[in-house]
Order: sequence, then C-alpha cells, then structure tokens
Amino acid sequence: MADARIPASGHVGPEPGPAAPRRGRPRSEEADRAILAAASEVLAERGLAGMSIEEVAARAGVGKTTIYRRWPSRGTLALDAFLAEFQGQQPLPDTGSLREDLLAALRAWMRSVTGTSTGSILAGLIAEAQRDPGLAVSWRERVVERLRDQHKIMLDRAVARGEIPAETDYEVVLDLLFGAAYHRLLQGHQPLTDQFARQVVSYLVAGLQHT
Amino acid sequence: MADARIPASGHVGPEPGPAAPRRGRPRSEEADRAILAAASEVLAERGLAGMSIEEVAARAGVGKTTIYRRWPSRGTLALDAFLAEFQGQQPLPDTGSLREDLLAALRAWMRSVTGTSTGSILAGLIAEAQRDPGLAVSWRERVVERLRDQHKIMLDRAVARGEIPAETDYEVVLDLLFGAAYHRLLQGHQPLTDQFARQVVSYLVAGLQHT
Amino acid sequence: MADARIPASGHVGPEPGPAAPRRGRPRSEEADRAILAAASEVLAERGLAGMSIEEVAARAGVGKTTIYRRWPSRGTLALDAFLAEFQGQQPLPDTGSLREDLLAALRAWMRSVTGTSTGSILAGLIAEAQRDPGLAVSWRERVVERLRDQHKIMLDRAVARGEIPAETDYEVVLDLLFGAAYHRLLQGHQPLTDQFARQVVSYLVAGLQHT
Amino acid sequence: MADARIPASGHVGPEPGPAAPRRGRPRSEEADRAILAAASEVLAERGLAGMSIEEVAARAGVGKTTIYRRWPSRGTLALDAFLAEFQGQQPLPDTGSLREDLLAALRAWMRSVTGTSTGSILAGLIAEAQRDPGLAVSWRERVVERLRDQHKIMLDRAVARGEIPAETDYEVVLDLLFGAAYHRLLQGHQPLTDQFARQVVSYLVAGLQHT
DNA sequence: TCGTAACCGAGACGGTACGTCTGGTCTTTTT
DNA sequence: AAAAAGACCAGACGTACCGTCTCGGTTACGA
Repeated sequence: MADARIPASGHVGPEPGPAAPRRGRPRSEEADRAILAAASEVLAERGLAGMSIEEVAARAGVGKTTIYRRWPSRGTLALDAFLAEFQGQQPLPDTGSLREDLLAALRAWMRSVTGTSTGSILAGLIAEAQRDPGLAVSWRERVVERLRDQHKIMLDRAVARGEIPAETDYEVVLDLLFGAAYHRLLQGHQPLTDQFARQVVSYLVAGLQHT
Repeated sequence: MADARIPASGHVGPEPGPAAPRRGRPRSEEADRAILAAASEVLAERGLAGMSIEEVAARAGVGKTTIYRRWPSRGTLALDAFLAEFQGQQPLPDTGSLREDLLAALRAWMRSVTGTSTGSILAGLIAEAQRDPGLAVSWRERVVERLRDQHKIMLDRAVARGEIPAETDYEVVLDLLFGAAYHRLLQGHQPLTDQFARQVVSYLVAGLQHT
Repeated sequence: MADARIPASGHVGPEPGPAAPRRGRPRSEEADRAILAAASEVLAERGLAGMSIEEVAARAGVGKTTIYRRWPSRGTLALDAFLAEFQGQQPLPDTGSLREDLLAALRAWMRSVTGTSTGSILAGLIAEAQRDPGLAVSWRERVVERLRDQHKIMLDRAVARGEIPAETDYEVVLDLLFGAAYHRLLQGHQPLTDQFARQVVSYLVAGLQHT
Repeated sequence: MADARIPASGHVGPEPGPAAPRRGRPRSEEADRAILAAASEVLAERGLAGMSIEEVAARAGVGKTTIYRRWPSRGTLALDAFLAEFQGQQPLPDTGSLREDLLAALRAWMRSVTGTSTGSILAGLIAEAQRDPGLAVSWRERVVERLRDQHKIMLDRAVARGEIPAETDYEVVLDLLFGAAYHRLLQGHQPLTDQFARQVVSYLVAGLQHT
C-alpha cells in the first residue's frame, strides 16, 4: 500500500508578517514554538472550550499581544496547534481496490479521533468554527478541502480502474463516507466501531456500482 | 402521503420542579413563556453564541435566578426555545416507496435548516453540545434519538414491502443519510441543494438493494 | 451594694400583632422562640454582618414571611436576640460613693462586652443602626435611653449626698463615662482594661467635684 | 492661634502597586482621580451603605477590576474618598491654654461632622470597619492614630506649661474628649452643640488639674 | 554608528457576562 | 388569618477573559 501524507505546504503555523522589506526586529520563532506547545498542552488538558489566550500566554511565558500578532482568534491558534499533530496522520491509501481504499482512509481518520483527546479537539474546532467565521474559512481551506482533494484521488483511481462510473459525484460520495463518521463523532449517539466503518463502506461501494 | 409529527411527548419546556406534593409557590408558567419567547428572539437575532442569560432575563422581565432555576445552562434553554419551532417540522413520510420516503424526510430537514436562522441555531446547538455535557445528553435524547426512531419506521416499512433486506443496519443507514446533510451544514464546504438530496438518496437506496 | 436590674418592661420580643379583635390563627409563640434562638446562634457564630434573614429562617424552620411579619429588619431582630442576653447584665450600683458607683457600672458594662461575642455584636448593632433608621430609633429607646435613665439615678444619689453640685450636666457626664468606653470598643485603638476604667472614673469624679 | 494640618504623609490614595521595577503598563492616575471623584459623589448622595462598586465604576467610566486592583473593599475606597476631604480639616491648635486648645480641637471636629454629609459618612466608615477588618486597620492607622498623635502634642504643651501633671494618661484623656463626641455622633441621643463642647472640656480640664 | 521600526514581556485598561447571594414580596397549600 | 414553603424580581457581588493599550527594553536593518 502506497501512502502519501498531506504535503506540509501552504503554511502550518502563525500568520506571516509583512511580506516585503522586513524592517525592525524579526518575529521570534522561539515564541512561535512556545505558544504552539502551550496551546497543545492546554488543549489536551481542557479542550478548546477551556483554552483561554490568557492561559496560553502565561504558560508560554509570552505577552498576549505576541499571540494576537500572530493569530486573530483562539480558534485559529487551536487549529494550528491541532494540525501540527493531525496533519500527516491522514494517508492516501492505494490498495488497488476502491473498497479497501475507502476503508483504509476511514479507519485512519477514526484512529486519529478515538483514543486520545484529538477527537474532542476536532469536535471543538468544528464547534468553534460555527461562531468564528475566520476559523470556518481556515478550517475549510486547510483541513476539509485539503483532505477531500486527497480523497478524491482514490475515486479517480477507481474510475480509472473502471470500478465506478466517471459520472460519480465525488462531493456526495465523500459527504456520505465522512459525513456519517463526523455525525457519530459530533452527536455521540453511536460509537465509531470498525463494524460501522465496514458497513458504511459496503453500502457506499454497492451504491456507487449500481447507480 | 401520510404525515406524522413528533408527538410533543416527554417534555418540551423547563426542568420540572420536585415531583411530589408541590409545596410553596408554584413556578410561574407566565415566566416560562416569557423566557422562551425572549430566548427565541435573541437566538434569531444573534445566534446561540450571542445569546446571554443576562439579556434573555432582561428581555423577559425576569430575574436571572428564575432562569437558572429552570435550566442548568444557556444551551439547554436554547434547546427548548429551538424545539418549540423545530419540533413538528420533521414529518414521517409514507409514500409507499423507500426512495420517496427518504427523499421527503431529507427534504423536510433541509427545508427547516435553510432559509431562516434555524440552520445556524441548530449548528450552534451542536457546537454548544461539544462543551456542555448536559446539553449533549438532552440533545441526543430529545432530538437525535427521537428523530431517528421516527425515521426507522420508514426503514421498517421498506423491509415489510421487501424493498430492502431485514438485516439492514438501520443505524448506519441513518448516519449515511443525515450524516451527509449535517456534514454540509456544519462544514459549509458545499451547499444543501436538492440535487444533493437526490444523489444521496440514490446512492443510498442502490447500496441498500445490492448488499 | 444594692443592685437593680433593668425591668423587663416595654417589650423584648417581636412586634405585637394587631391590637384588637385577634381573628384567625394566633401567632405561634413557638415560632418566636425558634427565631430568636436561631438568630442568637447565628449572631454568635458570624456576627451581625454575617447574619441573613434567609439563614435565620432556615435554622428556625420558619418561613421568611414569618420573620418579616414580626420584625421590620435584620437589625431589629438582632436587637431582640441581643437584648435577651444583654438586658439585665447592667446593674444599678448603690455603694454610697459616686466613684464606686461609676466604677461598678463601667466595669459591669466592660464585663459584658469583653470575653464573649457580645462586644462585637453590640458594635455590630451600632454599626447597623447607622444604616437602618428604624433600628437606630429602637436602639436609642430600648438601650441607650434606658441605660442612661438608670445611670442617672447614680448621679441623683451623688447630688443628694452632696458629692457633686446639683447643676451637674448628667448628659455630658454619661457621655464622658460611656463615650470613652464605646470609643475603645468601636475604634479598637486601645484595650478595655481595668486600669482604663479606674483612670476614666478618676478624671471624671475629680472634674465633677471641681467645676 | 497657630495651626498645623495633618501632613499628607503616608499615602492618601489607592494601594500602591509593586514597589520595585514597575514592569508593564503603569496604573493610570487619571483612573485614580475619576474613581475617587465618583466615590465622593456617591458617598455624598447615598452614604456609604448606598455606595456600590458597580455604580462607582460606572460613574467613573472605569471597569470594576480597575477599582478592585486598587482597593480591596468598598470600605477602603470610601476611606480614601473621605480622607481627601476630611484630612486637613483637623487643626493642631496652639493658643497657650489647654482649655482653649482642647476646645478648638473639639470644635473643629464638630464643624467637620455637622452640616454636610461628612458626619454620616464618618459614622458609616466606623460602621463598615466593624465588618471589614482591613478597613478597621486602615482606619486606625490612617485616621485614629494620626489624629491622636497630633492631639497629644497639645497635651505635651500643657505639661510643659505646667498646666497638668506629667503623669497624665494621654490615651484616657483623648478617649474622654473625643469618645464623648463620637458617642453623640453614633448614638444620636443628644446633639453636638457648642454647649456640649464647653461642658466636656470644662469637666475634663478640671479633672486633669485635680487628680 | 546610529536611528528607527518592529518586536518583546508585563500588566493595566474598559468591558461583558458569569453564576451566586440576599433582600423584601407574593402566592400557594395547610392548619 | 396565620403558618411553612418556596418562587418572584431586582441588583450587587467578585471573578474570568476579552481584545487593546502602554510601558521599558531588545534586535535588526538601512542610512
């Protein structure tokens, strides 16, 4: 099975300073690191809802302005702290079979969000995005779209192999696959079991092949 | 098409006082009404994130304690205010065809959450439930489970008609159907169009009939 | 030494109910007792500032209205609870000597206000009277004037014995005697020692006899 | 007659911040002034019992924390607002005669506490000090002891002039003089007339000279 | 080399809302 | 009619954070 991490492109990390002449004292990378580390710590301990800029600044030994200079809001800071760990845990499976690809992708996602605090941080970020439009944009651009683009490659391959028709609506397929998973994560009405993953993929693959 | 609203069973409204002999001055139903009306008003204007207990109390002409006596948190109050409108808008379609039933149910849900502020209030409630465990429980019991129980009846009928196998995993089916829809509502990466609804149902029905 | 307690005249206890025909259920004397006992308890534990009607009602097993029906304010309730103990501890000495009479009266007062919580309750009542005009009136009528009237008898006797002139200004004399003592109680800048009592009386008697 | 105001030594004003290197943004003196002015205003209008931190903050156009950062309690704030006016109204008379010195000092005090709201504010402060130990300490240190130290100078001079014995107990003398006055202020049983002042001083001076 | 621009940590600033407490009143049922 | 119970409106409490601002100081660049 091949495996391709999300390229660490774009940026993971704080807002860049002014592009051009770079006069004055440069931003401290040490501060960047200390802030993200402190944020991760607090996120793991208390979740996003319990994370205040005040506490992150105190733990990082940094002034609050130093944080606000880099991130416009609590949510975007949390996003960067989150991505540092989450990013790269979402593989692009390539098994030669759509069923196995989808199952591997879903299992990888589920592995990330269960067990540790990652799942509830992810849920917290989606929650925060409902009230912070800036975070909503970042979230879509840097997480949702990125992952979807990657997952669409699996579908491309399946089309190329003739497993599914070329007219397949990729967007809807991915909404079905991950929508179901996010649904359980956010509503908590049912657990994210492997049996669940298998069933989801079964119904989905069958549906794609008979439409 | 037959149509059955969710029975207003259980309770919609504030926490009940002590069950037994009801000593002392009874809770004011007038206050109940004023609080819920004020909460609905604020929710529509500013969304859940912008709703403070303080403002609801002021608008309702009520002391803050009168609210805290009935609802343990902002979220549970918002839930009651929300349900007063949302409840009863989710029909139980009975068209004689699984495809049409699922489509009608999904379309009804989409009608509720688009156009007005209901959609973002619903999203706000799910967001709030991520940080308020009490709300999470109420949300599951009074919204999620209730709706799912109702929707399972559609699947029962389809089984009875022989459209789908008796072994069908109802939980997964509903997660696929509504998970996809909630996904678009919460992530906002794609709009909730009727084309989306038709595609979701098509893939799903095909998948159920060929597994 | 003769000794005459303040007659328990006037009233110690709650406001009288309606004078005339006494219809309906009679006031419960049991409640009176329970309230005063509870008030004394709380006063001793937390002082007047820490005594709330709410807590007294709860400890007495009585509704708040039952207290408000009898006493117009926290202060007047505290006054009654206080007087139940303080009243009768202030003797009217009759030793045959002004110096000894004054000294005995001052010592009796000092004995009352030191050692137990009585002193700080008394201070608390004077404090409360600064913000509760009703209490101020009761305090003057039922404590200050009563005690002063009694103490003036000592001065009458001294005049009769020819120890001090008939023109002596009783009011000023008592203000000097007890004013000094209250001063130390309330300001706390110096302790209420027996040495203090003797000095006060010495200066005072000397002053009276040479004016 | 010479006249010496209390030196504005020690401090009149809010709690000092940390002594040493003064890091961070310095406390705003503008805020200090606005708070004290607002407090004085409210004190004059409603008295200490009717003064809330909330209202002072609102009138001063200042956050509540800005007040709490400087003063630990309502009482200590009121004390500073009070002292700004009271301080300096208490002269140190030097007439060459003990009788005249005492009379002048007592009359100055009486002038301060009658007529305007100063008297009831002073009474309110003493009342508040009964329930706020921090205020009690400040009150003793910054008002009582300061004034007494000043007044003892009058007694020193009288001793030097041979008017009274060197063994005179200054503490008791001052307790008699001002105790009587505070007594009338706080108990309200008799008015603070000039006749009262003359009588008090007469008895006291006579007493001192014949003991 | 020197000025100046942008950064740094610290902490005060004006605000908003929190959830609690108490005051004094009102409304039930029970005695 | 008074009792116990407990809900009612009102409003202050002291705290936590928000996002901004002002200090005294530190880097680095460009004149």
